[in-house]
Amino acid sequence: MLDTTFAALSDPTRRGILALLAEREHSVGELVEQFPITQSAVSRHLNVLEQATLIERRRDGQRRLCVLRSEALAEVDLWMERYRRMWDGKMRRLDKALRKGKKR
Amino acid sequence: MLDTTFAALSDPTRRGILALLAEREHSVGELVEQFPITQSAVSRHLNVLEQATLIERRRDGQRRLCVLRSEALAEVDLWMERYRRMWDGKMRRLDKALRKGKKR
DNA sequence: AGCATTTATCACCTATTGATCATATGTTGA
DNA sequence: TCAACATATGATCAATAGGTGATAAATGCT
Repeated sequence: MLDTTFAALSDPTRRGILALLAEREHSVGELVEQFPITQSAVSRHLNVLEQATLIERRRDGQRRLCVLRSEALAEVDLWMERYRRMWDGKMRRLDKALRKGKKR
Repeated sequence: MLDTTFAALSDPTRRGILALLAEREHSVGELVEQFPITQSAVSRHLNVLEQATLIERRRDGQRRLCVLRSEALAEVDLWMERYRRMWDGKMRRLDKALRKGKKR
């Protein structure tokens, strides 16, 4: 699953789509307007994102609305856990804070 | 840069290499032993990882040692920030803890 | 100097990706 | 039912990815 997720995230257009969907849901047409590629290409990108369970599409009349899903991103976050100790700062302090919080 | 990073992370062999390097540095030969592909293929994977600044290689006699670098992963972590609020629990509590900590 | 060891690179092959244009499918509303 | 709109899909293409075996290049050892 991480394979598909990372592959989906490796394209800047797809990350752009996710960024837009992070604000609010968009129809396919609205997304097409934001990128200098054809509707066809956008549709394929949406297929990739859906396949990676990074988005969901649902009908809304003749349009289809795209919504961000966070599970796959949460999985990436989990994968990164193992590496987090390698960069200092915020995360270290955060983890410390959490552990302290749990103890109480 | 994120393009390259995510693309590098999308391959399971490369993630496997990173996992090994997270424990300790390895020579190329040691890495080759761990995967069912040729030395040639591993060498290419290492090129990809190095290109993505996910690893560094340095000479050690006739061998070359591979070391994990965390900057690119930290960049991914930063990119994920925008999406973290979407899955509840740990992160939310952590952020709260941090904000409280800063206030004092 | 010459051979063994370790790693990188070359030439090659096949599969996948991201784009295009043209067309099909699904939905609304007159 | 039919025209218009919104989206998906098929055919095609060039570029890239990931694998292979053979060979080159760098270092160590005697």
